[in-house]
Amino acid sequence: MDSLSSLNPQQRTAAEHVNGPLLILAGAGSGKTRVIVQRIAHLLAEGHARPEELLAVTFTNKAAEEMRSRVQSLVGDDCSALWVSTFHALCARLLRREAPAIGFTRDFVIYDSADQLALMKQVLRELHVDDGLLQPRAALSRISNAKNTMEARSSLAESAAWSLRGEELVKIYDRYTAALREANALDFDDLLLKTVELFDTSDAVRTRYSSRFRFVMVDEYQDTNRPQYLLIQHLTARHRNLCVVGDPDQSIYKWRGADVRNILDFERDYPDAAVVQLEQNYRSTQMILDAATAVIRQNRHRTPKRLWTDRKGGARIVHFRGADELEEAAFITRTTRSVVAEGGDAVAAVLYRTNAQSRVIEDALMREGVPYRIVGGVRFYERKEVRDALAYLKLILNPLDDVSLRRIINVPARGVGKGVMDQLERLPVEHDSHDTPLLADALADEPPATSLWAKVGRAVDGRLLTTRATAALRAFRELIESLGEMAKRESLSVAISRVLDQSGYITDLREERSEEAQGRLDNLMELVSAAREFEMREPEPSLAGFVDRLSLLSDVDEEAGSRDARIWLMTMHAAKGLEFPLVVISGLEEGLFPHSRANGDDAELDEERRLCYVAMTRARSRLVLTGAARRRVFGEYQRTEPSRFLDEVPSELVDRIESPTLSGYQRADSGSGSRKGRYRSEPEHVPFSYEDEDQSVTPVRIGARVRHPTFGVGTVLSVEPLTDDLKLVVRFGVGAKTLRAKYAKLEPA
DNA sequence: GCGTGTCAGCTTTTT
DNA sequence: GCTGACACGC
Repeated sequence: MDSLSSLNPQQRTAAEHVNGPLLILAGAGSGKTRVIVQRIAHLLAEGHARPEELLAVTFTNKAAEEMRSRVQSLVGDDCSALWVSTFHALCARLLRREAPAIGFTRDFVIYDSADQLALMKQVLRELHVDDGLLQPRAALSRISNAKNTMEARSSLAESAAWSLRGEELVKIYDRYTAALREANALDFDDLLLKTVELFDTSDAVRTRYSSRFRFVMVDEYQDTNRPQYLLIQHLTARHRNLCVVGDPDQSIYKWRGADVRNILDFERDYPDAAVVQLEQNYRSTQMILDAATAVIRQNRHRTPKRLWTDRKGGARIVHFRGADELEEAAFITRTTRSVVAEGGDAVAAVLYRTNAQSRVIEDALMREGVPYRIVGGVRFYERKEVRDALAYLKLILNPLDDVSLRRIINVPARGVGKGVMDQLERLPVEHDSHDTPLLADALADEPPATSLWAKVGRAVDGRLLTTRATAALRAFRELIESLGEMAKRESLSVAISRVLDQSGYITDLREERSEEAQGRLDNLMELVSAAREFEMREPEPSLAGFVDRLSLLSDVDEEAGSRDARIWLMTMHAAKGLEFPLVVISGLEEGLFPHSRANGDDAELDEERRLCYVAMTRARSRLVLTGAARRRVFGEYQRTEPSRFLDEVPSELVDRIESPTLSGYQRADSGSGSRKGRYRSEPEHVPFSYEDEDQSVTPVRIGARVRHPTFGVGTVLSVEPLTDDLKLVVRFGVGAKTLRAKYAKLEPA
């Protein structure tokens, strides 16, 4: 069904392009994925390249998998030799082969953001930087920014807006970098930087890969950063068959170092480039496209483009403003539910600016029994127990990994507490390790003596600590060594089970006999299942490969909720590249969207607006914008003003609905008078009740029978006074629940 | 050394 | 409203 003849002339030109650089400027919904897939298929079918000579780069694993499967279904042949990968996974793969060329061993570990944070905390502690003065997160963000933009390390010294002296920051940077090296670890940013360094330093490597990849394609090119740009330059140096696809209006990752100039200057980089503009939108109605266009038009510094659709007319945009976020959530529930009621396989998306917004919406959907799926922000792999398990695996693979060692040396408790750790750290560094270059150290049989692992060894062999501490450390060393041996013999999933078992982790949780512990056990079982799945899918499953995969899993690669749910929740960032018949964009309030962090910064406001454009153009037929007149932030209610983006949508395209519970002064059209358009009450729905800030809490006694909207009728087991509220434990049919009297919406039963 | 409880700080967006 | 850091008691 899908074939070249199904493409429009521009799409076809792009798909049939073979040699030389190609820039595809693809407006929202213009079918760019189809074009890339068709082009790959075309190159293969016409014999221009074998699968292993093609490289396609995306930003998420999900996008990569989808691309591979679409090529697969088009070509029919086995496409496993195709390189379809994220930037980071590509770099990890290259470095696993070539790491020694830049002074790392092949068994380096990847530090994800949690590892980075742990390492930075350690660094700040070592340098005696008061973390009140410089939060570890802030330091990391500054360093990451420097790496992503490849600014010189010395430029950190000139950070004027910094609460700490610039030279301090340089010191922190240096120590952090050194600590990564000593741990034989690379952080996310390093994966890119070190790969660029690899290509810069090794002619052999550069020749090998730039010869190999005859054709390279990069999706979402407007969101590439400097190291990614350089990496692509290296990879395409030989054949120059680079095809990039993107849309400057959809650049939304500047905060991560993305530089839209990469796409804007493509024709300067490649004067001989063919340029194709995809301007027909196949996705949205005219109504939606008009609204989105009107918003993005407000941005300064942009090249206007003519995006058009033949889906004339369409339903008007709906804007609902509730009294608070609970009303907003209730409205969203009713609206999206209609999609479920229609049957078929249509999906509605609920988009928000910040992950924190999902909670209220989830609650509302759950209360109504509407199944939903949440994309990103799920953090299965950030759960404590999963991270602990991962830390064991990382340590087995690379004993130099201090962050992982620190994490699990006393989990479960085995008598190595703070006291022992302090003494261990204070062990003098062995003599020769000081001036030996890291390369030699890392390649030597013995790990560098600076690592905690080495110190454990030294403390045990030399009996440098108390008998008790020595015994505990010896047991730990033997455990890790034997697990390491075992992991070499056993399959991946068996190895993980054994690690959990022999470390005492499972036993410890089992003995707890709490619901929480059971949940953790379930999560660990899920990790083992993930390993089993990995074994079946990968041609050569290895522990290192599995750990890499987990480290490089992006947020949007993770999902939770019912698999077949037809309501999807995600951030607007996560929605990039997707489309839905119905899209709800929530939280259209000043300070939330556009986010307050962008306030007063025109460039950042432009980026928020592009994000709004991305979100709006996800909609095929219906677009609903929602907000609330007040919203709880950190538990406190705050009044909000409607988002400026609402003003930017022509009022004749919008049906406005206001909650009947909004009081006069909260109404948007009574104040400045700037907001036009008629408001009407939402038809066919009952006004909501919600509690006021100053509402007193109804007294509840132990033994009272109460009714809860979700859990039904129950008995109050305990009452505990809090400031302004009561904490209740109530036994329902489904079990005991802890509730706050103020929010639980209990009625006497 | 370990487990529990309290309090503060926190939230953009993500590879 | 949740998480992590620290303080306290055993």
